Amino acid sequence: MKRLEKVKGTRDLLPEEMAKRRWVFERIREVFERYNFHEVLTPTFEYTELFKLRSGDEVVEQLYAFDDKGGRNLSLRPDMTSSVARLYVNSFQNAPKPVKWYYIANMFRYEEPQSGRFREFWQAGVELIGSDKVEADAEVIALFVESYLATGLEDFTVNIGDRILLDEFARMLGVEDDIGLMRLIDKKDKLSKEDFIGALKGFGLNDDGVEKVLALIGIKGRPDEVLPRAEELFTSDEAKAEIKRLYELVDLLDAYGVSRWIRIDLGIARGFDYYTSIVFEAIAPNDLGIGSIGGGGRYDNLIGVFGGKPTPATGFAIGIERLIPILEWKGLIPEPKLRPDVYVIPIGKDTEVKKAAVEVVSALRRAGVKADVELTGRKIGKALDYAGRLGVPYVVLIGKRDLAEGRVTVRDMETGEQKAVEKERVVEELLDLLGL
RNA sequence: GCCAGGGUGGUGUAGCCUGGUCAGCACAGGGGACUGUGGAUCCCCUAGCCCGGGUUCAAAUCCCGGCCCUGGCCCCA
Repeated sequence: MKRLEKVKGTRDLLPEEMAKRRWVFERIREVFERYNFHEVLTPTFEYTELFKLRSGDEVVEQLYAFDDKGGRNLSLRPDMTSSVARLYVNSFQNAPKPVKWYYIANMFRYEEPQSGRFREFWQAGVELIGSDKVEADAEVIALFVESYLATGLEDFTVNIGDRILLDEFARMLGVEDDIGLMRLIDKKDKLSKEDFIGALKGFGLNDDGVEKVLALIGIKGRPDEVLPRAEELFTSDEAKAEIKRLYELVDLLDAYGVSRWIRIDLGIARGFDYYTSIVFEAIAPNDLGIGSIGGGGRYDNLIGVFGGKPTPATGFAIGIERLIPILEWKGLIPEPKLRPDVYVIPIGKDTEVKKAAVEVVSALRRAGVKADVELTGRKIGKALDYAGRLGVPYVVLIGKRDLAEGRVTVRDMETGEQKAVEKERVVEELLDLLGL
C-alpha cells in the first residue's frame, strides 16, 4: 500500500478542511464580485516559453516543466498573472477598459516544501488591465484589504513599497548588482543590524551609502509619518513624481475607508520579475512562521513583453495556504457541519420497508433537508449508535409494524423521545422540528 | 538544489541507543452477545515495521541509497 505515495509537496484535502476552504473562498469571491471583477479560468498548463518570456530562463528551475507526447515543452502555471496576460493579449486587447478579472485556482511551483509552502497551492487574485492611473492601484489595494476583512481577519497590515523608488535608489548609490541589493533589502528583517550592514558593505557601499540604505528601510510606518522622509531622501524628478503618486494613493485609500490597514515600507521589493511601480504585500502577525499572506503590484510592461500593445495593469494574489492556517489559528473559520439533520433507518430486511425508507429520505431531500439513509444493512442498534456518534438530531425509524398502519417513528436523538407519525406527514413534521 | 530531524495497522503511539525473548497499547472500522431501539459492557475479526540493497546465524532495531513528512537555507513571480 505504501507504494502509492502522495507526490512531494502535495496534499489531500479532507471533507472538514474542504468545507472550511470553501467558506474562505466564498467570502473572498463575494467581495471580488462586489467590486465588479469577473471570474476567469485559464488552462492549468502553458508553454514553458510563456513563463520564460516573463521571468527569464532561470525560472525553469522553479517550474513544474515537462514535455508532452507531442513534444511540446509545457509547465504547470506557477501563478495566474502570465496566463491572464496571455489571454488578454490573445483576445481582449480591444475590450472596453479596464478589464477586471479574478480567479481562484491552483498553482504549482517546483520548490522544497516548508511552512506555508507546497508544490501545489491555491491563490485567489485579481488583475485590473488597462489603467495606469493611481485610481486603479487604489481600487485594487482597497479590494485587497476588503478581501481579508471578509474572512474575519482584522489584525493585518498592507505594506506598500515602490519599485521606481527602489531602482532610483540603487542608481543613487551606484551599485552594480542592484538586484542583489534589493534582495538583501528585502531580507532586512531576517538579519541582525550588524550582519545587514556588513552585507551592504559587501556591495561596495561606503558609510554614506550604508546610511542611505538605513534611511530608506527606516521609511516604514504610517504614510503621513514616513512619506515626508521619502521626499527628503529622493531628489530626481521621476522619484518626486512617484512619491506624489504615493500621496495620492494613500489619500484615495483613506476615501475607501481602509487606511487603518495601510503602511508604507519602501524596503519591499517583492521579487524582481515584472513589477514596475507600486508593490504591496499583506502581513498578519502569527506564531506559525508564516510571513506574507499575499501581495501584488503594478506591472505595466508585461503585456508589451507578451507582444501586446503596451498596456498598464495591476493586481494581487492571496495565498490561500497561508491565510487559512492563520484564520484557523485565530478561530475565525466556523466549524463545518458535516452530519445530516435526519437519518432514516429501515428496520429489518423487508423490501417494502427498505423502499419506504428510500421514499422518506427522498421526500426529505426534495424538501431541502440534509438527510441520509442507512446503506450498510446494519441492525438497528448499530445504526442508532452510528447516528448518535455523528450527532444527528433526528432519526426516522421505519419498521414493518408501523408501516402496516401507514406510520413511521420519529426519534429525537437528544431526548430519546419518539412519536409515531403518518408516513405522508413525516416531511412536514421534520421541517417543523428542525425549524426550517 | 543544499542542510537538520523524522517515517511502526486507518489515526496516535511503545519498542530502536544496548540486533534474537517484538511486533505491544489506545482509538477508529467490521461482526456478535442483543432477529424493533443508540453512545455502556463483553467477546471476536480486520489491519503495520516506507521502499530497495548491505552487514549478521538472526534486522523494526546497525550501515548505504531512494521516496515521503516536518522545519531551515536558496528562491519566493
